[in-house]
Amino acid sequence: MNFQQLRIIHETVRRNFNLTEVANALFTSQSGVSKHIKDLEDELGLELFVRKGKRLLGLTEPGRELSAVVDRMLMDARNIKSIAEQFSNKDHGQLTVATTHTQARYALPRVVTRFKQAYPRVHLMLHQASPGEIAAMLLDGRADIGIATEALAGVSDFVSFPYYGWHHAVIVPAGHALEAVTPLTLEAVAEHPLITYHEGFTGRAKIDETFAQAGFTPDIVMSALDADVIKTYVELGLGIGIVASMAYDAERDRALRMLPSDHLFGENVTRIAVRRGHFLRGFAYRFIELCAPELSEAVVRGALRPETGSDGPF
Amino acid sequence: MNFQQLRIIHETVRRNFNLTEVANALFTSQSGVSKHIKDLEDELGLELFVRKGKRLLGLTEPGRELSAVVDRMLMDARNIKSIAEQFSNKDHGQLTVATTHTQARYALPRVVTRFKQAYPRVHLMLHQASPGEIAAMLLDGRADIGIATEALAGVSDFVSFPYYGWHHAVIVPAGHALEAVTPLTLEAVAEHPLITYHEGFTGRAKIDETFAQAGFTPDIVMSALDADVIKTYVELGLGIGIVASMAYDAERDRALRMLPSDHLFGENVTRIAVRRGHFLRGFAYRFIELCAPELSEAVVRGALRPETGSDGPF
DNA sequence: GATGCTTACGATACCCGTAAAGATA
DNA sequence: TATCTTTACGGGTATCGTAAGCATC
Repeated sequence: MNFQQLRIIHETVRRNFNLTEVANALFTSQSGVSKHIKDLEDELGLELFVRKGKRLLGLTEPGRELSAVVDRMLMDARNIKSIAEQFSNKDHGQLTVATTHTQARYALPRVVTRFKQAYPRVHLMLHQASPGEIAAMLLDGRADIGIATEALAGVSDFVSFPYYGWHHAVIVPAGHALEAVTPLTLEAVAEHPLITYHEGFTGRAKIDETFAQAGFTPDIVMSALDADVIKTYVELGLGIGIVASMAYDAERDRALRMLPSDHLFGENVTRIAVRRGHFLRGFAYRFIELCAPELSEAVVRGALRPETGSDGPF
Repeated sequence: MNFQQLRIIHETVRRNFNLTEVANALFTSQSGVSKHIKDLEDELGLELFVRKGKRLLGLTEPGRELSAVVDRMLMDARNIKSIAEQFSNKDHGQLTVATTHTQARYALPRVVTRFKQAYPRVHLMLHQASPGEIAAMLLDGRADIGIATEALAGVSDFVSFPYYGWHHAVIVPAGHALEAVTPLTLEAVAEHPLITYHEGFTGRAKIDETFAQAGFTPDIVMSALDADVIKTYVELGLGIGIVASMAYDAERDRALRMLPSDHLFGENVTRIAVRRGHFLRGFAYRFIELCAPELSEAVVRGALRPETGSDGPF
């Protein structure tokens, strides 16, 4: 058993069992990949992959069990390298933060600025992605920190922390009839064509839920991934918008009005997540602390620990 | 980085940084060991070991961080092999249970008999050891299951479960004056020379505690590792004994009397422990279940899971 | 002087990639 | 037929063990 074999197993699962693709991803030959798999299977004395003739189709049951362990070993191999870097180049390295448009655009600029000042030699990669993609990046180690409102809570491989809470708000073109409705009601909003976020993005679930519970079926004429797009179409008069309130800027968005709406929609909580078992450099803890001062390194490390002292359920 | 290097790092720490010994333990040459360490240090760009001239003395700080990860990787490597065996030879393999004299002699015979019947082809190694040694064996994978009254609870690397509770009892030679004292009191016991367990064995701490709290300082004239030795000397009249009550057998121990003592000493709880992250074969779960029926595979697996669903302290 | 670590060097085994052949869609 | 996997084979590299050289105790 060697690391190349483990990498191959891992990548084979990731790449849908196409060994040619695996070979390319690992910068080696298909023949080598094929042989490595065979060697490992021989060594272990069982088949890891379901085959149909010469094609690989999926994992066998032992393959599935094994794959989980392999993933953890590869994570640890990355961890070893991170630890080494941590000590050889204290303030030098790379930090990958995976986050959504909304956070990258409205919440993080403040944090990134301060982080850059504190760690000028750290290469900060702000990777913009969908919530699902963020989770995937954390899982396979492509990202160190994930920040999003969706998809991060309740995954047992992650530890996540609340970053900040926010509300949706209704935006309308200046002079729109809704401006006169005070206080604003869901019923009034539901009468107009709506433009808001895609499903699975920026609290869209909460919006749908709110209307459903109140018994209204809004006419969502368009959905977008980010508030900038939504605002553009609201300005064009295609409908009224529902966006995260921090996306409205009275200075820039002269043609729009934001209507007080905190009472309409429930609070959303944006979370910061890291993968359990993923080694974090010192400056990664600093980044989290810059987001939310209460999330000190001690707090985060404490939450990452396997379990606090106790002994099972007894 | 390769597995041989990791094994060498691990073994170097275990063997007090004597590379010659490490080489012997791993059945390789000392020169190879030396080179592997150097290669890995070069690859990582830092020193893992504190050196004084040519001698290795200990781990550097990065070495310590790394060592923990290395240990987990080697554990996973063993896990992979266990998983493979699990599937290639379902009812065939080895199970190592590390336990103390008391458990091996009085609690486990019943379990072992039934286990042997159910899994005749599993090689069961019942390894008798001190509580500390049991913990060490679990930690480095030499044992699958540990059973003892001491040293297993409250270690975060373990998950432990209560197996059964028991009390100490006073034993005396037949015809001893104490037989007349009913109910038996600590004060009366403390007036006689005592023979009981060594410190750190079979609830000795609880005995000391009980006397201390009652304000007596018993005269412990002898301590032994197991009840058989204690009983031998009690028979010889060197003193009265305090042993686990299940160690007394009215049939065999004709020359001795056990005095009702449940009210004198608190309850001891013998625990079953397994190491977090150590893969257990199906029959290992069966063994635990034979010990205590409520500890089903589902229960044990549930307790071994990293954490139950939730997301850190928030 | 005994033990222990490092370096040098030659033999071996392992890993990789090319190429050809066989299987699958 | 095009795509994909396996097998065969040769070249290169890394690993291993012997042996010699040097510190440390």
